Amino acid sequence: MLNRTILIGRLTKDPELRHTSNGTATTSFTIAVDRPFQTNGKKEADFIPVVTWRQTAEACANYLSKGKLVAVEGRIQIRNYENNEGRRVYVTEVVADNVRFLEFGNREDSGSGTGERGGYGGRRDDDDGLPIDISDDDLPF
Amino acid sequence: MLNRTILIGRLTKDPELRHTSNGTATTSFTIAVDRPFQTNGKKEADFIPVVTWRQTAEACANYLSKGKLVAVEGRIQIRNYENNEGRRVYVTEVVADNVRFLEFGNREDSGSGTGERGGYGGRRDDDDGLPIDISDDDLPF
Amino acid sequence: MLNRTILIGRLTKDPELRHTSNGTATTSFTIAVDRPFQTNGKKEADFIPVVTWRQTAEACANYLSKGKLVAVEGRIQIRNYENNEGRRVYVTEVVADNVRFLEFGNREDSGSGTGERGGYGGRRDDDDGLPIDISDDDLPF
Amino acid sequence: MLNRTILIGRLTKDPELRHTSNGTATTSFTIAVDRPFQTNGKKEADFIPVVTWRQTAEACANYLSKGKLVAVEGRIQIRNYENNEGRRVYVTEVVADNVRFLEFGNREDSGSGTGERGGYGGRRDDDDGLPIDISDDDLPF
DNA sequence: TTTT
DNA sequence: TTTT
Repeated sequence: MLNRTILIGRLTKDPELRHTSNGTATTSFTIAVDRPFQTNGKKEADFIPVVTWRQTAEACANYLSKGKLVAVEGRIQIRNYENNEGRRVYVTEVVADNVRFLEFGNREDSGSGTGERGGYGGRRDDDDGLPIDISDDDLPF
Repeated sequence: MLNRTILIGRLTKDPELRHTSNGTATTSFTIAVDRPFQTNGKKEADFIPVVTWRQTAEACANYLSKGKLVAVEGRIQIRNYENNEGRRVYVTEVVADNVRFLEFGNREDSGSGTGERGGYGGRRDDDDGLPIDISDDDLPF
Repeated sequence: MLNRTILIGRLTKDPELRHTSNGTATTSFTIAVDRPFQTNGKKEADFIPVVTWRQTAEACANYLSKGKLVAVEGRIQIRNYENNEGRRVYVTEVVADNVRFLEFGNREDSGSGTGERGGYGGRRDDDDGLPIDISDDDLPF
Repeated sequence: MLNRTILIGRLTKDPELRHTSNGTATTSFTIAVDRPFQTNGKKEADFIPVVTWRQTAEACANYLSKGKLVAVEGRIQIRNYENNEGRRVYVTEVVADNVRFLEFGNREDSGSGTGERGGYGGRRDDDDGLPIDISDDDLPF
């Protein structure tokens, strides 16, 4: 009924832009979120997968890179698929509808970002339909 | 750096109260959170695992049961452990520091709940140390 | 850059549905949110004004009433207007884009609600334009 | 029952550290949070007052200054007091229990901050009690 | 100036 | 009555 997550962390790698079979842009990345306490005297982090769609996906692909600090707003989603051993695998990720870029190369743009309201990565037929590499359905990214 | 999740959903089963080897209470349950859109014309939900500690754990064990509606506030945590096939398994769950009970058997108590601030499930030696069944460390619950 | 509030509380009165001069529906109400601690041994609450727009406004007007428990998701907004003494008055309220109804008369509908993504109460010309009582601009509701 | 706000914005001025009559540190500042849309073609912001207590207050006073970008996590609180004309004035502010510093002069410290769980600015007698300028009770800061 |  |  209500599912809201807000995270601030750093990208562990450059983001990956892909397109579904009907051309919808989607970008995935993982952010490292430091825990607010230490465990056995050492700092730890959670490495949380984030998925974005459409304009947000394109902005992330264009402006983010490994190590950048971002704020992410979205919902927790659990996908499942069958892996190559025939086993059902569950993947938890944050589907972001709002990503704020908290660091830029140059100070001028500092604090900018791209928010997309209304998108949950659902089916909307506003794509140009170029056949690409992956299906629009529940696949592992 | 910041990791905050708020969920409202219904328990899929009765909660399970356990104790760590040094006696700390912990309760786990899964909540079904309906998605705000339909996929291929059918309603879907995410089934999100929640972990609570100490007084919150005890209150959840005492007052919650299958089907009850709750609000949960916490952070996303990703644990990993080696399974019996020697494979590393990653588990994503919401470690809740605040759980609100949105339904009761009788209307008088409606809207009550138990919030615990300051607890992240970390090591605090305020337990009575009764040796029980599970370790305090990163095990699968 | 990011402005997100989630509240759970009870309506202090029946909600009020109004329409802007171009016919946009808007509903306002105040929710009492109990504080998680006592002050000088007595329970206190914050009485937080909430504003909704369009379908969310209509659903709130139709289904909510004094005393009902709701979850509200939105952003903090500070309006200002000149009062009848010529003084500038600042009003802080939560502009909600998602309201969940946590109580109903009958159990069947329990947990239902109406979420509106994409609406910030901004100017969108999808209204039927019936001239009513209030202006679409920054007025005191 | 649940009252959670997360904001990212920039300080409009240097923060102000004060102490209550029993010595508790408290720091107040306002952050400008850009709205995610334009009104009549111009960017606007909400200027949201933030209050912090104890260690968080001291860290904010030490590390923040006008223009700095911060993430703030807390709850909405509405105070009231009688002004010098004998009129009751209501003040809405975010009482923060977690403030993250998103900008530093030098990169080394980037992303640091100070989170305080468990503090709601309530009465706790862990202060050294130096009599200072302001009362611990509901006064205008 | 409020809810349960 | 404000930030970048």
